[in-house]
Amino acid sequence: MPELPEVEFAARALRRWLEGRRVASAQAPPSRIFRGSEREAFLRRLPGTRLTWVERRGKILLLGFTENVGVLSHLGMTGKWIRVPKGAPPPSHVRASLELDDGEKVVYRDPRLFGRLAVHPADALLDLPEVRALGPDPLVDGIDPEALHARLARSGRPVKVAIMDQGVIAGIGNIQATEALFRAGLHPARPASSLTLAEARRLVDAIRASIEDTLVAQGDGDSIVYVEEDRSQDPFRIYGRAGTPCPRCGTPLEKLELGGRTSVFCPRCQPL
DNA sequence: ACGGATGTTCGCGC
DNA sequence: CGCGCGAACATCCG
Repeated sequence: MPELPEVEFAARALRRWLEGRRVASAQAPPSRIFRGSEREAFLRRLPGTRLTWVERRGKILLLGFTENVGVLSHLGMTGKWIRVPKGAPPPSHVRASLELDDGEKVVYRDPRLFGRLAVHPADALLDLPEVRALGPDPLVDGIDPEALHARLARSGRPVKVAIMDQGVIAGIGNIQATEALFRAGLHPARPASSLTLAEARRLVDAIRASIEDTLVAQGDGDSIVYVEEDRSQDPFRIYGRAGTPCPRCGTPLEKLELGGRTSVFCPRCQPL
């Protein structure tokens, strides 16, 4: 389920769950989330360590443990970190788990196996090529409207495709792109290079607002989340609502496909 | 039963 | 090099 807000949510949860505890043991059946010998590294290196820090860059989670052990976690499409209290039944599709010294478990569930876990030296995590390749993170770095405008000016791609490029802005996926473009009043198929500086400013503000609203909707505790529990109360204004009335003007929302992803938009509020 | 889904990567062709 | 397209991955949900 992960775009930036959900990955941020996972980062905050992992801090709470792992802080101050020792990893007693690690388990992981062979699966695609590990490449090469990453699984063996995970099983060998994690036991005995303690979490020292958690960072997020875009959709990438970075966990620093003692003994300079670092874990990179990408949640793919269906990855999720879950706390399993002592004695509670584990969820299905668990691909990796850390048993803590108090008997609690923190597990990584990923039914579709699109996610990835990798082990690196903790002090090298932020310098990994895939992390360096990311554009600015809206929460960590903030988005500079003029820099975004300049970057978009170089691309003829649809603006929606451009802002989902992790090298342009880190962490924007189909939901946040759809929501932000609606808030900014920009048609998703507008050529990126056609945006004025004023429109880029509106887009930056809309991205921030959309992310903030999604974070708020997720709450702050271990409690759950509109997002998957109750579609009718999810925090999204137009995502997944093609055919229903635009919340601003009542015109039926339409959809089109861009870059292989469904894009919902209001033909009146987001004119081409 | 069928179609679509919050992501990434790779190969192919223009 | 930029860009678009389709496929692949494996499962769940309506």
